Amino acid sequence: MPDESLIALSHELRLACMRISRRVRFDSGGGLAPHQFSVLARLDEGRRTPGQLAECERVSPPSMTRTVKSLLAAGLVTREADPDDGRQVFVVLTAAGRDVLADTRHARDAWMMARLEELSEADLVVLTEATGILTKVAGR
Amino acid sequence: MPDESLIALSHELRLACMRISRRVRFDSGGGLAPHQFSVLARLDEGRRTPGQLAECERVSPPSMTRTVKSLLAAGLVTREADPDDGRQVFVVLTAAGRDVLADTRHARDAWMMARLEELSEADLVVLTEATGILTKVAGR
DNA sequence: TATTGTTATACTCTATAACTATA
DNA sequence: TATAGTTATAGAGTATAACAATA
Repeated sequence: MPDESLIALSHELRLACMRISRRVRFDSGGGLAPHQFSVLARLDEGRRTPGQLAECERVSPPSMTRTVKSLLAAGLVTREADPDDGRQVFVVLTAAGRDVLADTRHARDAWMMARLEELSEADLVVLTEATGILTKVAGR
Repeated sequence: MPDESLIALSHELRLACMRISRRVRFDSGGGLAPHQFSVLARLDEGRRTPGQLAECERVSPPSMTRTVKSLLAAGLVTREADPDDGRQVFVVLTAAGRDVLADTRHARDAWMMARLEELSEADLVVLTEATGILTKVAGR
């Protein structure tokens, strides 16, 4: 592929992805602030210490302490002591937290689905192929 | 396309777009806070009043006053009085603002391009087709 | 002494309410 | 009286620095 085409594709594809992302976040926020949702999503993979969460989210430990506190107050997470290391604490999703996470994700998926339903079968085939590639691009 | 496939596609495509968007923002922020960049991008389309900016960005007028003030202090925008309506003010990009905007966009495009360069020609063909469709999905 | 996490303090973005100036 | 914008004030997120508890 010639260089100008790759430059143009990079630009337009990035713009489309960022616009879609922005729309999804704006239109179906789900009542949770972005940083709160992000932490819940991380905890869905398993329990994490505040330090791990701070690193993942690229936020300082005190900020994460605060965020965890707000999630605790909302009943979306709990804290568990580490029996092997008294300094550490594990943050864990509660059932309510899992519910909120599921609801928000569902609302976001629904946003996308409503738009895909407007497309032709041919377009959907292209997007199906593209999604695998985009997932690679997104990484991990 | 069967319903389960559409559901799965909605989910995976949304996830890929949001992850890419997040990565781009994290990896090539460009020194500007998201809300500042967003306003500059809007002003790139033409001058806007603080009220218009507040509405576009879904933010209260006082918040926008503050954001505009920070951009003014940084020399990225200026203010112009409306000769026809003394209550209104127009916010306008400066040359420096346009430069910052261009630099940030370039860094973001470069992020995407670095990843596309790793892909096969066949993948790039698919993404080229998909980009037009995704732009429709993103809307406007 | 090093590490994990929290508390102390300050700065920024956000919002609602009140105010100024203009229509 | 209604509208555009700003200022006043308060709430929440973020950061760095200092502190407590544990390894």
